[in-house]
Amino acid sequence: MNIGQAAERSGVPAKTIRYYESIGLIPPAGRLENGYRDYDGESVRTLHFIHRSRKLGFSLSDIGNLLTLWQDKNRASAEVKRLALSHIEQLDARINELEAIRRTLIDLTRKCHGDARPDCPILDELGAKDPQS
Amino acid sequence: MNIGQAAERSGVPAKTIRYYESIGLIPPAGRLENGYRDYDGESVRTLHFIHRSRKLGFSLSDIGNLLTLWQDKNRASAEVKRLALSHIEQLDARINELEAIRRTLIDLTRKCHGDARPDCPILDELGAKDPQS
DNA sequence: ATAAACATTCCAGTTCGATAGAAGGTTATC
DNA sequence: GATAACCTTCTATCGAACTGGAATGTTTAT
Repeated sequence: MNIGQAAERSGVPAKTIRYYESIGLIPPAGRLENGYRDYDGESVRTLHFIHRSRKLGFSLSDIGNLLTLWQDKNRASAEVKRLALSHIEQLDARINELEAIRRTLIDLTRKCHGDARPDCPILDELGAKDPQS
Repeated sequence: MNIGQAAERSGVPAKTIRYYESIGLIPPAGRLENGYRDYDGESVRTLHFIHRSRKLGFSLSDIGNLLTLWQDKNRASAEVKRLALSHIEQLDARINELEAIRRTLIDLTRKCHGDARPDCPILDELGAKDPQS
């Protein structure tokens, strides 16, 4: 199967597949006589694995590790779980950050009457010398 | 006051202050006889405003708008509130995305026994042809 | 006097993950 | 036989917001 079909079946665009090959995330594809890359079910599964992992926010570097584990029949599932848990920790940290920001903004907007008058607690606090938070 | 002091007082690194000037976010600073940039309390307040706004996740482009409003004594506070609310909406969207990812990962890790054995539902689902979610 | 700690400009590089486009060869369809 | 839709490689660019470093000038402290 050529790269276009592999792209369609895996959800990873052809350009991106070539890119993944170029950075060594996936091994170089075999070639047909015409020089076209050739893919099989296994490689599509790998691409699909990458696609799913990207959607879950794993970095390409994380995914490199996951792929190694995926292909290692002697892996310890503990290692995979460790990676996933560490990813969850990072997610939690990021979510907490965003929520703190959100709370501050909600607080500010609640204080702002939001009409034609110029006075605005949002700007006041952004510009304050020693603002809360 | 020179750029180093302005940096210290505002929380914005000197390099970044020059960068902000170069992209037109702030007006060109006045110069002393030796060619050094010269800052006063007002410019430090502006830098501080930018610093605070960045911490709240506003983009430099958002901040350009906020600065204009900040300096416009005839602004309508409604406009500021609108910007802030729209930012909150984006935050909410991002938080929801991250939480959905988090839920999926939590779910997966719960299923993984995480020991020395190789079988691992996390990898299984990442690699599945038609995975849940 | 000399060294450190500032300041200046300008250009290049970083991060991350692609994506665009040019120039060309191949295959499938009308 | 044309032409569209593929494929190839290569280089460059994006976006966002900086950051680093070189080469050079100035101020401060000892």
